[in-house]
Amino acid sequence: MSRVSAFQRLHPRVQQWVYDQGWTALRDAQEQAIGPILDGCDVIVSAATATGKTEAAFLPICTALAERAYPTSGFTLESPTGTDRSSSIDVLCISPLKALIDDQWTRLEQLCGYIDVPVHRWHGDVASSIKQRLRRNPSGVLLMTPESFEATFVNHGPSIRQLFGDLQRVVIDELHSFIGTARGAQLQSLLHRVDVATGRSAPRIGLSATLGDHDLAARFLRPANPGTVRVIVARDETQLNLELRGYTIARTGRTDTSGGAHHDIAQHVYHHLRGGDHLVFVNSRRDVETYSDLLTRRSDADHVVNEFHPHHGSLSREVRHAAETAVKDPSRPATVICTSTLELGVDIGTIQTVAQIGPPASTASLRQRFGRSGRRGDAATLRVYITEPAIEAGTGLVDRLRCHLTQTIATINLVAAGLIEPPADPGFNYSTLVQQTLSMIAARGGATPARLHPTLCGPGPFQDVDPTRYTRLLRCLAKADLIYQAADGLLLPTPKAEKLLRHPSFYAAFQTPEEWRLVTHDTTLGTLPVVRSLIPGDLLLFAGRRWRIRTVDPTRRLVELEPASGGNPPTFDGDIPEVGDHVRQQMPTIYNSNDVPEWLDAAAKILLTEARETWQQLDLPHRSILTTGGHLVILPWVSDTTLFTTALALRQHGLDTSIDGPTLNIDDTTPEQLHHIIQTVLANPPDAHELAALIPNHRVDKWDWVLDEHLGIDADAARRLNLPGTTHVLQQLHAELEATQPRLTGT
DNA sequence: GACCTGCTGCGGGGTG
Repeated sequence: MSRVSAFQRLHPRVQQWVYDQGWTALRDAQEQAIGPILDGCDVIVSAATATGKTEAAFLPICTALAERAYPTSGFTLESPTGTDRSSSIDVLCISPLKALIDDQWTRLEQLCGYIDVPVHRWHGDVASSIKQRLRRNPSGVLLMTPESFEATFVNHGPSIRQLFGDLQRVVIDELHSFIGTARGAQLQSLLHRVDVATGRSAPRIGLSATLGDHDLAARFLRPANPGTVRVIVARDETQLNLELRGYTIARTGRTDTSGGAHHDIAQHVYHHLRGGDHLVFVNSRRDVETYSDLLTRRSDADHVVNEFHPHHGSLSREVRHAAETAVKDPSRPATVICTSTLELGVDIGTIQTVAQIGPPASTASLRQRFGRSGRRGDAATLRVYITEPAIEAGTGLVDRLRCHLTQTIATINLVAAGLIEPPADPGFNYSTLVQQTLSMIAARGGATPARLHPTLCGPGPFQDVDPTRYTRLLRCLAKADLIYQAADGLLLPTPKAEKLLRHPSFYAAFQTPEEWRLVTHDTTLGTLPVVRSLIPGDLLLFAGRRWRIRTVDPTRRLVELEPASGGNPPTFDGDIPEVGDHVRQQMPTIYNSNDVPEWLDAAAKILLTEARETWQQLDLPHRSILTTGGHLVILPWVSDTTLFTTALALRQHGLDTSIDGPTLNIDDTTPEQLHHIIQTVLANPPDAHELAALIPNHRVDKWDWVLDEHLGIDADAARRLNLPGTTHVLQQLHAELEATQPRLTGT
């Protein structure tokens, strides 16, 4: 479609809005999206941050809505009187964050004002009176979180049909944040339940900046018919100024004196970021506190205003808001030290540069992070700080190979080539199926198994759950005293389930650990998960300041703090971040190459040279199995999931296998023994259930406690293993052992 | 050493 005709398909009132913005042309993605969205297709718009994705969806959507109220042609399928409105929500827009909803509400109210369509926001901070009014008189565009969507089903099941009876479009914002997660499975299930309730399915539009796999995204958006989804990919024209700085950590014995490198990095951040507006991403809340403290002390020592503000998920809304306000305020410079809390597109004004301390978690995360700077056509600026230990006699292989540095270069190379790694196939998620079963029973005031299974396990997140497995799951729910069957066959919630359903925490598909509140002078600074290690008198760094613990009140889960002069960063619980296949596969390429990226500083160049020397010394260009003493080290360059699965497959045959960074370590084994066992495994490939049975704890997600051992293994076989990847690794190792076994030597 | 996200409804009474 040509430039002119795409714009001309917009309704005159929508065109007027475009003129009034002073836009001289539509952006690439906006132009491309108009036709398919107007034609009622399912559409995915993949375009970089700040390229007007929201408008790409809503210019055509508003056109479709305006045509009903103010037809420009004499012929319309809708109400001929023009002013009549359906008593239904017209457009449902699901967004992962309350802050994103608030941002979009402001923008969309303005646009939708031109066509007299109301825009409503609905999340936990919106007054219940407003929600009640909307439920009675539904209309226009509704911006909602998945959790509020869920609450509507649980508490107002019968009204779903009317609320969404004449739904025209569904928009999913930040689509990538839902793919492969429990929350995403919940959202898919709820959308399918709307379709079942209304007997029709509105076209769906997904918006994202960082989609790695368009087929996966299309399957998420329209599971029943992914082939029909139109994918619009805007050119990513972001220019990136890049620097990677290397730091060496001195070790004295087994004591890690990384404080030295921390100080050096903080010093560099202080000198280069003071006076501007910047974001510094770190990989843990603990690091946020450590660096905030170092930078505050540095500012105090120089008697200057502290421009550095902490931001992470355990800080109170007030503390976080103060940091966001500071960096948004154009009249004073501010830098925010944050975790992934500021990774998504919440409006925080213009950011000059982005720093990343430590290896980025993934290609998608890195792309999202540096996209926070360089908006409106300016080049983005990214500075990455990487530490590696000094090499001494006892330094291990992973450190000698400078794996943090190499992994970081690999991640940067992939993003620079426009390659974003898709999330691993999530399999199905029984935990969310338990939640959806309880939700549907609550919404309908009881349901039969014959009704539940086709509704919940149709095309979508639970399509692999056959009637046999689902019956087993229902038995588990009954055994856990959550449901019972009435004489007429209807499944009903027990009093125990009623209690869980009434608690607001039911609406989220994910689990949150129990947390204790940290207060000072009646001000809540934030929360800490299970503070068993905190006792009165202890010193603590929190919210960027230093405290002494005054009292700990276990019954109220309250920790009272008073200012102090020293402090230690707190320990948070956390999941292990997973490194993906693409990043790992890229690493040998970097070791084998002689190219030295110009964006490495002198210290990082030395680290890379050291890594390549080790690589060559160990003959790693030609082999991936090393013998050290009686142990074997294997370097397969695959994802953590595949490493985990391979370790299980070898353990199943009695090999003492552990994972260290990107390597597998096998104790007390010779290459001949390994060769023999790999032959055995390849001749009798393990089945996923056998391997999953070796995992000691199957309880990962929120409702896993309901499942019996059988379903727990079933769930882990689907979500935690990569069997094809493991078979490939074992075949490669087998080939290498066949060819090179005679020259396997010690290192 | 190791992220993040979310969250009732309803009716009755009083006030401007």
